Amino acid sequence: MGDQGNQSIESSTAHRYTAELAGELETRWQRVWDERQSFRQPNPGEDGFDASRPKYFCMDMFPYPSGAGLHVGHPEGYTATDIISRYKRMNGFNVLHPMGWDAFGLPAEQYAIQTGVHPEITTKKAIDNFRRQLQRFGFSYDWSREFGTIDQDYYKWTQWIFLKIYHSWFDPEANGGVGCARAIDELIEEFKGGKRPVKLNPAAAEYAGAGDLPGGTDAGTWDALDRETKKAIVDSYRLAYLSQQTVNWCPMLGTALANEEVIDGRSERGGHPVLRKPLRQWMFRITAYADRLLTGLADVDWPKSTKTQQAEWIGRSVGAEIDFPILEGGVPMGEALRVFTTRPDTIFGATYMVVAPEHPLVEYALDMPTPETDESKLREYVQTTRNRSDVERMENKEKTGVFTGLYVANPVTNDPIPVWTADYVLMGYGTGAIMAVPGQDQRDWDFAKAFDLPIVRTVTPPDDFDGEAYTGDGVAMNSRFLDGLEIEPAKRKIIQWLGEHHVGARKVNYKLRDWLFSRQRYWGEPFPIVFDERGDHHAVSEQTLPVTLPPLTDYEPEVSDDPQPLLAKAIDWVNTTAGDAGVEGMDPGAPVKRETNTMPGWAGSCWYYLRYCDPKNPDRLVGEDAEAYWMGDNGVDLYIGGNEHAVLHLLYARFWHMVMHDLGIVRTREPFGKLFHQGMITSFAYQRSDKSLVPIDQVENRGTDEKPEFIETATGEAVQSITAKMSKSLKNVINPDDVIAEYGADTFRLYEMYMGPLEATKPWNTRDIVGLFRLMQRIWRLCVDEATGKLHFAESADEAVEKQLHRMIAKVGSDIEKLGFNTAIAAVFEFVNLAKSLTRDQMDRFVRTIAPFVPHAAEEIYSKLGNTQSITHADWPSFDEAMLVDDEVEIPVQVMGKLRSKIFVAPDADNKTMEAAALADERIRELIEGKTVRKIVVVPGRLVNIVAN
RNA sequence: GCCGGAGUGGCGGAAUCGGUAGACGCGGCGGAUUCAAAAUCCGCUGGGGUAACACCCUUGGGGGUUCGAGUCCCCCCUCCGGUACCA
Repeated sequence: MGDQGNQSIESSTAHRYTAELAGELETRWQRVWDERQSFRQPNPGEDGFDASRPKYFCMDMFPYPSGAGLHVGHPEGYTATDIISRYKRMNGFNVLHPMGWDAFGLPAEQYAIQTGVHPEITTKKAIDNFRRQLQRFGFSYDWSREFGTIDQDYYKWTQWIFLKIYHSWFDPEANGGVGCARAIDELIEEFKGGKRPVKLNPAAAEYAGAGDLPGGTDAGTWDALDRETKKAIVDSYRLAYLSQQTVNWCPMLGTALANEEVIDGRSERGGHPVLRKPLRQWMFRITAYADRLLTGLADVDWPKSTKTQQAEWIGRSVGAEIDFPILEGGVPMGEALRVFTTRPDTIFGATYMVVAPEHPLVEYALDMPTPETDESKLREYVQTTRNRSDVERMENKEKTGVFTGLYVANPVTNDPIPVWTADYVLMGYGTGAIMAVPGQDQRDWDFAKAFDLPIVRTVTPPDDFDGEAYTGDGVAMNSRFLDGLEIEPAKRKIIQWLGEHHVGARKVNYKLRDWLFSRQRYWGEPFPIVFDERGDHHAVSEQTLPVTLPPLTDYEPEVSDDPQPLLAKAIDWVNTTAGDAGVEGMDPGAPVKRETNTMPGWAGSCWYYLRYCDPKNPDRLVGEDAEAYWMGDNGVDLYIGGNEHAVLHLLYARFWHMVMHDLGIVRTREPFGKLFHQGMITSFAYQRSDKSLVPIDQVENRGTDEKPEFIETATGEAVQSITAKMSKSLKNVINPDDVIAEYGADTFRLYEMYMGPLEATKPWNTRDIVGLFRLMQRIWRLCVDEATGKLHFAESADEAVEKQLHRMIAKVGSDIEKLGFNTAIAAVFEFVNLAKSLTRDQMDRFVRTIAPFVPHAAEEIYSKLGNTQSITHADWPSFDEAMLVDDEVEIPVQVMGKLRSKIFVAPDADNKTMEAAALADERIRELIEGKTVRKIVVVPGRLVNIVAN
């Protein structure tokens, strides 16, 4: 001891677990795993595939590889899936754990506009950087399955699926009334053979509310029809169709956006204003699947909130469609105004009608004005509302509207009802027309008050009701044959009446609209579609795929009110021939123009899970055996990603999957059996009293850690510490590379998993990381002699340590299954707190237990133990149930429900023994002295409560 | 407004079924080691109260059910997420 100089002190810690040591061993093992292809998972039929093992398909939502690189939010979910994947491998599963890149999209293109560098170059660079960063975490991805949505042999199949959808229609009668997708050729055969009445698809959204009401008009015999009519009819059935319609046009982004991409009248990306503008666009008839998308939610293990969000987005509501005959000079002129209502029982209170400004009846009123029509006022109103952006609509909810001069007859009373137009009625929902019942609807009430229209109550409000419109329960009044009925029976009775008089019927309506699928940007999948000289669309043949994206010289979108898609600039590419484009059934020399729209970013993410199953397959989007094996009965076994995709991506992917299911391409009904959302990682920031935020480098703490006083340096004002999203402007962004450099990847992984429940939003607290680094040091020291770097062992197994080891193995295993990683790590802490040294055998089990969390350190110790195989495929340690039970347990004793003492009994002690022990306790005897014991509650192995007073 | 979720020490959080509230970590305090510091290790740490016990209070607030409530029921408050004239 005495001669221990500085030198020997240094050498006594030469093999301490430091950031340098962590960095060295982590990168070393990452190289080894890469060389040995430790995480490669063969497919059925390939060498090394073990068919006796069960499968586990564990998947992350793949990232958009932005130029900024990984942020700390990415590795949160990725660490979770990595732990699960490693745990499952150790439990004998074949694990499919892939990673890829969602690489088409706006940011790379915006960057290309600024710099002129092709998006493909910047995107590939960003991918390389992402891959490097992810590999530094030691994630056990099977990198041999990696692909990006921009790869030609991937988007070839994205285009292929588009064609499948394009060549399909939805038969609502098929599949026992559930409805399913069928080939469009079968539809044409049925038309030809007279098996199906030839008419426009009654469910086609692009015809709803148009002048000629669909549904009714029979077009006659197929062969007698001209080419245009045939085409219009077939297109009205296609699941992918072109539609001239009002879209959300974002001039700054130079593209149309889906409803879901518009938030409060601004673009989700960038927050630019969005206008409504008519454009010809590709649409998916997702509304045909509304019911199946809704009912399918019952079959998947998803967070309740996500199911609710999807259900509300689909927005099923049951009501009735009712025809109100249009009057001309007070008599019906033969046509009717059709409305949808959820409250047909209130029809006697319909004092006016409202149609959307885009409704054809408004056009009709302008063409055929009545003496009461104020033409100029009406025309002006339609113009203003059309140009009114969504932002303005949001800001001003005052009711506006104009009387059209038209009247319809109430089909129940024959009374004339004035028809108004107002922008509070939306063309996109129902029929774009309503019967207004101000007595029972607050919006109608507000409108009626604003324009002095009559109000009739048809449901009796309670005596103490002093509100305006009454929407609650009650019996019908002022409603002739409905009077006295509660709402539900009244609805049934009126629907029956309407049916009998052929003026209405029960109808289910959905909020869900068809999916706007084209964008006017460059960096996306081209459509496999060309147009002939007449403007008719033709599919490119499957053999010609992929239709590759042509290079452009500039990517600048034109800021224009009459925008052309960027691809229109690729003139040589656009103008081709049917033969070169690969269109079958056309004269090969016929000139055609390619579709210049591109697909939206969602396209590639709609089916990537399938490609992971068989990423290199040149003949099929996924081989049948691979799909059958990996997708199994319930699809992806665990899918982890942010809840910002609760509706968009997850709904679209389900829709594609359902179509592919119907067409026999995939087996499962749903793509993602179990879904989980990791929470957001926030950061600390400071807030002034006016709620504005202050960057963290402009604030200092002039108090203590325990009683902090945060002061804005520049002003001396007190500011409050809050949690906020990480953002460059607040300077509170944490860079994962820095954290790994300071502590190593294992510590980083532990910290993110220990912060709190995976699903919770949690603040990043730099101060807390050191606790997990200390855990790594203690784990290391428990196994490795810091002076020599060699393992050191206990000579014999300590009984308490052995017991705790069994407990830890049991707890960590069950917590991983529950995704309870924070409590699993707490169990590791408890073990390390107790264990001072381990036998060789204990150490072996210990490192196998922590391997899913800290794979590098575990692998290092495991190899020092003499194992030549990677810990990746080691067995998960077993535990003995008997070791989880104590010889003696501490039992709280309560008197009147308050804890008063503790006794020690055998864990399986019976009630009598426990009761006796409790009553024998000195403290308890004192407390119940002189009182009457009314009752003694004994919970075996748990507690004793004595009721005495 | 409507629909989800949450509110527990100075902080992050734990608490399978209604059964010892605060596991575990951070921070703090005390100690060991050191010439000293960092690092590391050990102990204490919800609040009040006491010399120490005892005891009292405590899971956003108020009521209730129960032998017993962080957990179940009713009402209210706050925060986060989603959605928004959807007839």
